[in-house]
Amino acid sequence: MASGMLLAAEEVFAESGLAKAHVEDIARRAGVSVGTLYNYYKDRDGLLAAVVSERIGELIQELDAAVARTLSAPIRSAMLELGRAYLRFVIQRRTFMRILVEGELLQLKESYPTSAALKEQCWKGLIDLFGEVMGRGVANGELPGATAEVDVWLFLGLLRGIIMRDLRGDTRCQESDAERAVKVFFDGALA
Amino acid sequence: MASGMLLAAEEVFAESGLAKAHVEDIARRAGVSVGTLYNYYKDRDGLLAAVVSERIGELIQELDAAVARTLSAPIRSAMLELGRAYLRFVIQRRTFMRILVEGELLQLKESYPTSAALKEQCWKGLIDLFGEVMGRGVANGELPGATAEVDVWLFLGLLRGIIMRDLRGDTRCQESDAERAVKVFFDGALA
Amino acid sequence: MASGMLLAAEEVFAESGLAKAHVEDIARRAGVSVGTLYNYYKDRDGLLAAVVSERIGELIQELDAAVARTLSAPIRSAMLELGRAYLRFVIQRRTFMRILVEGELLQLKESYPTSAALKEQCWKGLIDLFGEVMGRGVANGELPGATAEVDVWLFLGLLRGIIMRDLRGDTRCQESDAERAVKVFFDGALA
Amino acid sequence: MASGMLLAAEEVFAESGLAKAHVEDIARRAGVSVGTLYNYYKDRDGLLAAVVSERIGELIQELDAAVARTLSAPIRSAMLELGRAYLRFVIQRRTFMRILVEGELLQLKESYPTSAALKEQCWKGLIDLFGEVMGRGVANGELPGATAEVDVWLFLGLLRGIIMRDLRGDTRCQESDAERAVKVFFDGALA
DNA sequence: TATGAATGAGATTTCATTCAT
DNA sequence: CATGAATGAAATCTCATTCAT
Repeated sequence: MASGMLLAAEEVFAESGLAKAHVEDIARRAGVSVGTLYNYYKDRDGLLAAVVSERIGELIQELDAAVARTLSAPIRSAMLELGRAYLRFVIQRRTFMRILVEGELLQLKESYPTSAALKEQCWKGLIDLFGEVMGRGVANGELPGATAEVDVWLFLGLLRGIIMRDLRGDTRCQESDAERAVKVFFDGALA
Repeated sequence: MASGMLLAAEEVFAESGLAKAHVEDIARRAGVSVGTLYNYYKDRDGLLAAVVSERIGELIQELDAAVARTLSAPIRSAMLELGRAYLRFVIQRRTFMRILVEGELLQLKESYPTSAALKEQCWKGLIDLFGEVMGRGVANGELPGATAEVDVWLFLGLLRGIIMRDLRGDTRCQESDAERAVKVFFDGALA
Repeated sequence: MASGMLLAAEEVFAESGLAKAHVEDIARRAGVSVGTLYNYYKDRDGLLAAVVSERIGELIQELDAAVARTLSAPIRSAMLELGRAYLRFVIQRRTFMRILVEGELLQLKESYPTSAALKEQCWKGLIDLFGEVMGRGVANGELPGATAEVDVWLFLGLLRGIIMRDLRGDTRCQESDAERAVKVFFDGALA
Repeated sequence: MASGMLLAAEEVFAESGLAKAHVEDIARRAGVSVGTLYNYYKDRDGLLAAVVSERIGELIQELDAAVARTLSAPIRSAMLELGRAYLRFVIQRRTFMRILVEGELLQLKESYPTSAALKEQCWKGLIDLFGEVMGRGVANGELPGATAEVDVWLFLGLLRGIIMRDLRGDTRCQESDAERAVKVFFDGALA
């Protein structure tokens, strides 16, 4: 049924790339006909949007929970918790991450307006969410204010390094890899 | 002539996205006919490969020069020099960076085998080059050996954070931004 | 039941046009499932044929009755009666008339062979029926023989003018409009 | 080239019916590939619109010329001239007339908005044009004012009768058939 | 008997590539 | 060499029809 189609779509979009994923391949993978696919989703974009929306919802939920758990914790623990939640999601949803990362800069707007908007939202959401948490650290004096804006990108960059190491096939990441990222961010690589 | 076509191709590939860039648009931008384009390049992939090859060559050259300049320098200066060279290239070739980043994980192999291979090579080349330099630091005792492999990805991740901040439109990066990345990497964000 | 489906079909065929009327729309309008529709009618054509057949039957019945009523009347009264009966039907079955008029020349034969044949029959039937009645007038010397064949088309054309005025939305026709058509046909517009 | 495609399109649209005419058939008839068709016309509707627009232009031109020639003529000659011009066009463009007549009431708006609008315009144009000419007759006292509005439809109906006789395959119409229509309209069929 | 999800043939449209001029 | 009209394979999407429940 519907979830089988979503799963198939996620896999085919991830494996073939957003632009080269064919509706017919998705149908075949899901074990249904194209017609059935179109009974559930308006069009190709609707299918991609459903995949992205579903998974982004999961990610946001995980991150929000992490934020909620650490509202009164020191900034370092909060960021570690955030990083762990992020990596946990990556490990669980490696296939989806390929979709998310691929289109990071991809000009999808014309072809797949709905799903492009969703992804746009997602990346912006990540920056905002990490920004807010780290902003609390700045307010507390736990983090330097002068470099606050770029530091958000740097911390996300560290996590991104771990994620790319995973997705490029070299080494699978683990939740505990977040610890190294946090350690480097706060203490530097030498400590 | 040929270089005008390459420039046009670079722009169109970057603006429209790899999958949506049409040969005719490239021809129009270059001020030639599609036929002429095909006289110089075997096919669409050959054109993309030429673009990528050209720019990757420049990048490698810059990075190699940076490596050569810092062969006997302390690891921190060497990595700063490498980071500055990388960001210098990004600033100069922002358009190309969009191409490089977009397809990072994109499964292009079937559609554009040649250029995909080139890009594969490029990212692998970056990791290897940074890995070698940082490996010297490990050998010297300037960098910890236990985390050496992941630290390469982390340092590239920091630079990547700065690059994404640029490409996503928020803030243009500067060569000096490499300093913050290096500082965070060695001393942590608080220092 | 069956008649509800026919009514729904008539409306949808008329509103959406023969080619754009979807079986599912008809089912929805009838308040049944497509499956049920197919239990009663062989296929889409069978449904259209049933509609056309039903209504054509009514029309022929009305016209035959008018002919029967005026077998011994003067030709002018007979034609008036025929015209009134025709317009009466149009007024009552405006929806169906759209179907009939639309496909007047439409090459339906391949897609909807049965219903196309029925409609073919209907138009031919009209011409024949009017032709017979007017033929009696010719035989009586009440109508000129020299132009008899074209005059049938002309008289039907006059009625058709009134019908088109109705269907194109300008002015609803009335049964009494047949009088003007008959008057023009026999006396001319100036009299 | 372009005109061959238009001709092919006109024929296929007329023969197969607006809804059943396939782009591929048009291409085959024109002796080109579908791609070529799409190089010249935006889409299926654009092709139909081009056909309709071209021919409607011719018809309007002919009728306008007839109007211009008879501005100061008695109304009867003016209407005869108009009728002759109309039938002349029908004889010359029988294929196109099938297209025009077919969609007279067909709900094309959703599928082929452009060409449907053009045809709408055409039929309205005919009514308006005949209405204006006959309005002059009313103003002159040459035609009765009381029935003026319906009389336009009746006169067009007479011509339409002749046209239908032609298109339905019974008898080819001739320009001189307009004389009988005018005679019936002014003097009645008996005179 | 009624249902409506599943089907898949078939239609429209796109665009990389070719080749006669 | 440059041109760009022509090509047609391939992709998306529609909808009449079937059939297991």
